[in-house]
Amino acid sequence: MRAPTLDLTLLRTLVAISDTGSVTAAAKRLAYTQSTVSMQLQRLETQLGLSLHEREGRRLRFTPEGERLLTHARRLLALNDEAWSDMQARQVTGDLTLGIPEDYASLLPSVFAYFHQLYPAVGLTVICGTSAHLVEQVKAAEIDLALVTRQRNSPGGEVIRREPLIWAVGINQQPSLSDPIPLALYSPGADVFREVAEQALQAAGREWRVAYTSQSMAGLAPIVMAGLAVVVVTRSMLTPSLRPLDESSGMPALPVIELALHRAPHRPSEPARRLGELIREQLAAPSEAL
Amino acid sequence: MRAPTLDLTLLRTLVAISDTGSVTAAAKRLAYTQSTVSMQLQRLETQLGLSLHEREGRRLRFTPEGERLLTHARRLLALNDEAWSDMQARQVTGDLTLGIPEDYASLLPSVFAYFHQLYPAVGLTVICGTSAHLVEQVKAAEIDLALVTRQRNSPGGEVIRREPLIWAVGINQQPSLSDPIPLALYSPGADVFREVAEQALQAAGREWRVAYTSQSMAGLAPIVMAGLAVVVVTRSMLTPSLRPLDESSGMPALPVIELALHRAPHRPSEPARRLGELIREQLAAPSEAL
DNA sequence: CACCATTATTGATAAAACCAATCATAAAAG
DNA sequence: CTTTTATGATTGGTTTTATCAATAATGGTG
Repeated sequence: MRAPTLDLTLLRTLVAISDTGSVTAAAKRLAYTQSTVSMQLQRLETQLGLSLHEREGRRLRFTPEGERLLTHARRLLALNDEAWSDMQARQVTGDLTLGIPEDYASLLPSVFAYFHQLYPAVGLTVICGTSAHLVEQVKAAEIDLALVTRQRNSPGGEVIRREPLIWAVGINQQPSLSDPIPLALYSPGADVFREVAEQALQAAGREWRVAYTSQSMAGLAPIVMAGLAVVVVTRSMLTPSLRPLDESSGMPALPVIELALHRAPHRPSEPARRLGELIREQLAAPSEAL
Repeated sequence: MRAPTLDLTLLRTLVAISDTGSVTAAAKRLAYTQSTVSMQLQRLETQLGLSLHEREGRRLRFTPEGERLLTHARRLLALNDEAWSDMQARQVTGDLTLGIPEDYASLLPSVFAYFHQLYPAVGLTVICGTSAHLVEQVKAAEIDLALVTRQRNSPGGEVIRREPLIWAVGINQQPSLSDPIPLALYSPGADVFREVAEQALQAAGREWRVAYTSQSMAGLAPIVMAGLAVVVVTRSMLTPSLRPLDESSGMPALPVIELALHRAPHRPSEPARRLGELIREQLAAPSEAL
């Protein structure tokens, strides 16, 4: 009358036996007694009405039915674990503030959408600011997380990704590349891009002038598109209207910079932990594409 | 320490509550007491640590979390049921003989393959014969099942599918269609096709001659392909080298025939039951394509 | 307000899952 | 060949748990 239902606990034991190859080892892994695991296996066989295992000597072998059930079991457990962690995720509540440099906002929307899907009960606030300022805020625990750009091997935080910087100009534009080179730069101290650009030019013995400054890429764009200046961007910030300059342009090579995640000291709240993990997972991949 | 595991029994109850809309009705469906179902729901909420339902007045409503869990539950239960019935199917053993008309052998291979995948422990024997002979054998319990062709509304057996008969000739051939019409037919009494064809021609007042006879389509094929005769086939037996004749050819319309499954009397063995079900499921669909 | 239907709660009972200890067996070591 | 040693099965006893029956609570209805 009542629909036949498998016991996922028993299936988990079955998988453990298969993984470890022995009842005793499975018991150890699952924190059961050996006798319990032995009986669980028997229970499973009784419930299904067929034998799942045989012994040849001391070695355990699964019957074809056992092997078959194992594949069902793994599928079911995977689904179970997914369901469970999804339900747990919906219990994560709280508020959370993340700081990012304005120019990286374009990278994050998909991460935010995913985060909200997983943790709908978390109120996420995003603030934009300069990397230097964000680091101060996260150190002062004014915000929970800060994703910042910085020079290689800077201390603190967790490196999420390394990205090469490149020179770029407006598409179809050919600005003057003779000294002094006209640059479109962030405001002084605003971010690492300006620092890096000036150091590279100085090291190459080149002259430059700041044709335009702004707090963000959006502000710099008009000048660059008009062909009046050269700008520094990461590869991921390239748009169809920007043309990268390679070595043949005569511009000095730019170093690789880091994208790093800083966490507020002594306060990894659960939402912050989760978002940090998600950012690492979601943004880490492209680093290998270098 | 131990991995969190959902109880599929509780999930099944949850789904029943959702389906029926009430605890009491769910209890009735599952053959539990009302109090049991009520406590099962509570247990689920306790285990997950969140509330799945609310009441507005007497009406029950699921929380967003409850709805979410419901979709997980349905997926898990579907997988569970599939796994369970797969495991049960492997316990079905025995031997089984099915009789089919030779010309239908081409329809069945995929069914046999599927059957063997589902019931690997069943030894299946297939014999070919004329419909009339097969019906006798199944009545005498010499074989377990017989799939036969017959005229419409014949008694006995279960109708699996109805199919129109059509006249066909070799592709690119144009045999003489004036009286007497040259026919390629099964041997007398072999199957319903000959009966039906002769009745149709007689009713139309036409003359014919039997240009060739054989026990099977395979034997008739050479004559038909050579353009020396017209043959009777079902739509599903048409091959690329056969051209169907429509009404404009002047040939009389042919009736619809039935494909019917006969079971041995008083002996539906488990394997026979299963194969019968499978044949019905697998062969029924095309009947709507008429 | 009384009545009906539905749900939650309580107490008791039967079943089960588990553990600790013991027994059985087979490979390995002496 | 006997003795360990490791592993799995079995047994007895205890605790937990799932279930039911009965009852109380709740909300809607005539």
